[in-house]
Amino acid sequence: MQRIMISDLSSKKGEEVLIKCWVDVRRDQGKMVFFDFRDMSGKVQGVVLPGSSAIEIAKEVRDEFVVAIKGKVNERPERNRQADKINGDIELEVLEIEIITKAQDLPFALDSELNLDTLLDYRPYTLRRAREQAIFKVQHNILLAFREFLIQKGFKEFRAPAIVGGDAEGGTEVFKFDYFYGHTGYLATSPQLYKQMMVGVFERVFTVTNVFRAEKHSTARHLNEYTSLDLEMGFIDSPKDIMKMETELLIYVTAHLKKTCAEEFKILEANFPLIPEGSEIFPMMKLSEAQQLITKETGVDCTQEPDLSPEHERWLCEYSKKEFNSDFIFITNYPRTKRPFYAMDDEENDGTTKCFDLLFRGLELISGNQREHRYDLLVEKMKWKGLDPEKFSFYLQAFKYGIPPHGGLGMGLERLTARFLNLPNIKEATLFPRDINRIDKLLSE
RNA sequence: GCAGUCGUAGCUCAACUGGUUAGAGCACUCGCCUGUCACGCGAGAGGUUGCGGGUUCAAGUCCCGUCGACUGCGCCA
Repeated sequence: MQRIMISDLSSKKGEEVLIKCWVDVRRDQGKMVFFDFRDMSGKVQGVVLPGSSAIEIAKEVRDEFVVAIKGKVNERPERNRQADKINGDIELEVLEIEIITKAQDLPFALDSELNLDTLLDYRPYTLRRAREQAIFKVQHNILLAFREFLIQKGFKEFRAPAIVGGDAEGGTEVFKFDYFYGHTGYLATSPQLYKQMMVGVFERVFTVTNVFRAEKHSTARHLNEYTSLDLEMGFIDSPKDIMKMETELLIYVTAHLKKTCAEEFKILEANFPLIPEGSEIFPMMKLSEAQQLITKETGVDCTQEPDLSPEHERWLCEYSKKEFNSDFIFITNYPRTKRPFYAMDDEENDGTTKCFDLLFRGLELISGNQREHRYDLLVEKMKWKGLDPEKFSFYLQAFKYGIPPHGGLGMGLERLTARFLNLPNIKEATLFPRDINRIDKLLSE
């Protein structure tokens, strides 16, 4: 007999079937035993009726056992139907149980309230929770929509290296290691330089890649290893071309999630983001304008700061929500002192670069800019930043041999997931998160 | 790295100003249960209160150190 999926059972009323699944819950009534069975497609109630030959094995089975069930699909007795549940009108009358894999005593029930630490220490088990499944189904769909949209726009996906010969940004701590003869190896903090080189090949490129930051931190919004969603496009006229592309992308992702993940958003009690009707580009303001606004409205003078504090980022998002009905807001024109060497200077706005951050529900989600594509100016900017152009000679070839005006952005997949779902800690949106204290460790016996 | 809060059973939490044998729910073991759906009922087992030191007649509770967690900050995505 061939295995069928639990979600297909409702079309098999009266038939004898085989399912293979996990035991979600067992409810032992003495002479009869109820189960909830779970597979990738859904759940269904099973019942072992009094006198059934399966009763003995049913008593032995525990939660999370992997089993094969031969049974008959019955309509539930009228008074026991559960209209609000999927498969609430049917049940599987269990005729035979085969235990495929036993589970040891469980540390806790899957639907227990858990501390974050416990949730992460028992990750292979806790990822089976309905809540965790919902989070990562949403993440799967974000990635799917990200790729789908960009491919439609002519972007090509490329694989960026994780092992690199130097640090791209100079702004963050880097993991170093010895292995290569005569060279220090580094784990990439960003695919930045590689996607710029790839603009010279395909004009429009994107990548989904793991990046590594050796900051000694453990916060609700940082990881030592995260997934960077990067895109880069050639022949742009201004950073606005990228901001428009990003706006369209996030609208596309949101629409895709509405279609595919409504149930998951409900489980997580999350709302879809507010997006102003018909927007071609999300609300935007220059950093200096934002700072003047904050200073005027809150009385705290932040106009001399080179950047926004997390508190002010949250304030601006509240403002954007009230004022523009938007959960997204672009902040542009950060000073060149705070931006990496490859960001193009904005001659019309003294001391700033053609860059932008996108804030989403209180958090910096994206950083992007138009790049300096003119070889001489790029080398000059490196020197100004205290970097040695010699060390970037590999990368600089792309600029020596002709590259169009271009720009792009990077966004953190885990941050995006966490903000979509209002998860307080980014680690909840990460399958196997790393921070200064956490790498998948052996649990002490 | 800094600051604040916290660390009690496998999990989630109690234990008033220091005061008898550190409790509960869930999970676990045994028994009962023919319509449950977080099934229910009864009994049982389960603890060096993170670790080390100190104060005290007496420490889960106060002090010092250490390890770990969470939140915030710095840095960033």
